[in-house]
Amino acid sequence: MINTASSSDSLFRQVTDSIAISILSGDLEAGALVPTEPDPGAGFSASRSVYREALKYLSAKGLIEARQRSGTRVAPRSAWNLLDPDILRWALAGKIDEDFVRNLYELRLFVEPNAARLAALRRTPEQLARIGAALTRMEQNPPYGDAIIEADLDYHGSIFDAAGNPALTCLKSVVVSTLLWSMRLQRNKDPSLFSVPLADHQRVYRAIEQQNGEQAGTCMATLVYDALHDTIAALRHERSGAVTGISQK
Amino acid sequence: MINTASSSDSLFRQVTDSIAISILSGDLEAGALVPTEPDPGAGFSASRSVYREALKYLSAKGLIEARQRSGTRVAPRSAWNLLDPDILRWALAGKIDEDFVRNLYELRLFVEPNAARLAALRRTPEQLARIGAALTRMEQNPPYGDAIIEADLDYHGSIFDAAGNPALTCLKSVVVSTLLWSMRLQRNKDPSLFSVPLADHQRVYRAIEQQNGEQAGTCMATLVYDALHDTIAALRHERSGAVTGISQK
DNA sequence: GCTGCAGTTTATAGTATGATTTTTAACGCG
DNA sequence: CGCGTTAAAAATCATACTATAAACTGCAGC
Repeated sequence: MINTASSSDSLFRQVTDSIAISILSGDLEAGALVPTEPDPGAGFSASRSVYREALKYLSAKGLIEARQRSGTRVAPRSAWNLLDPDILRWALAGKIDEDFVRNLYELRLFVEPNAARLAALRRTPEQLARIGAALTRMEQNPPYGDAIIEADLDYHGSIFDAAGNPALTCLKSVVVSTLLWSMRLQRNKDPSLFSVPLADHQRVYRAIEQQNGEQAGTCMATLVYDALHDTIAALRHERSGAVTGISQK
Repeated sequence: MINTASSSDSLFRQVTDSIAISILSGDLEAGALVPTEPDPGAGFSASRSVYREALKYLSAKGLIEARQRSGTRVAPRSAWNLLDPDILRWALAGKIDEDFVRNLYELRLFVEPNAARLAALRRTPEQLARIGAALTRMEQNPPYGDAIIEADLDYHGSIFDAAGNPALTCLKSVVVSTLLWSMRLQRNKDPSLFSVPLADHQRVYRAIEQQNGEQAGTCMATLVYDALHDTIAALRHERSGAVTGISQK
């Protein structure tokens, strides 16, 4: 398994990540007891303080529940806050669950077109400029590279911001996780294929520029739809045994 | 201010709630330093253990950020996970922010019609029965009472579940918070006025029963829209000085 | 003998306290 | 201006003690 917890991280982070990934990956099933004290055979050794703080952190995410006398147990999946940035990071660190990815894209499909629509109606010139700048960086950098990822995140994030609804903006994390993961899968793809998603992004931008809400919504729906299909295709391609830049251990 | 932290709660919970509400209410502004050790003048006295665990819990919600040497500070609003159940509880415990409530309803308007649509298409007979049972309880209990709130929550929650998308279901907390709060405002309303929202709920149920996705979506949009208007009206009514069952201190 | 309630035990989370280490912003020196 | 020093604050460690509630025990009653 990929160990997200590098030794350069704080001990707290190592412990938190380690337990969280065990839960998210299914190694620790719902209802399973989480040891009272740091387990010597768990790949880390920490004092009770950091261990307890890690458990509090995880309980804040809904992953575990502590009850006196009974012990601390892994909470049922329904209690997990799947939209939390950390949870998404942990979920995507482990083995890939195609259904979950579909669920995330389905949610994006409900939310992002509306965000784009509102952005078209409510944007300030400055907000439009930020979206445009991100788009430019997407156009001028090598496809499927790190700079593109950053620009793409900035693009979608700016649209959320322009929509002017802070509660909506919290769903940015869903976009971040699907995007990071999708790009990781497509790293070695034929660069010329990037023209399709790029055109999608350009269309949305133009609609927001022209303050055409309905158009922005429709184009964003297409964008997300295309992204889902590309991601699923890349996932199946990888599963068929193709070589990627990522160890599949 | 309303003190949510009852003395019957654990010390950890009292401390956590107290600091969180200070942040959510704006008493502690973004960037403000959070004391290193439990502040004797903060309404509670706890050991460093519980205090530190409380801070970890809050940092998991994105409310605060700790950096060595610089201190622990209130994070910018953009980092707060506004969709987290705890955060919503804390937010609604304090003074009411009409804009924020609008934002939450706007999000519901994007999400719940789609949830209803999927529920209509994907529901099992058992899931339909749960929605129906909740609706029945809404019909047979006194309007704007506690039993109705519970039934209403169950109704919306069951629809989320029937939609079959766990990531979507995490937004249940948004429905819970808006609903709790809306009902609190309307507690003393004329019972006959409840017929309108009730009819909305019945229409959505019928569409889900008939597996008519588009119809379910449309009706749910109407339901949320009506709920928003009722809530805003009740809010303005209360602000105009009308008596409610709740102390406005 | 079985049942059910009351009191006791005990495992586990929760709370308290003091000390030490690590990080890093800020300061001062050459 | 760069480089080493200092110190403030978080992070970590270690060890107590307390509170809670589930499980057990035993006696009274049927």
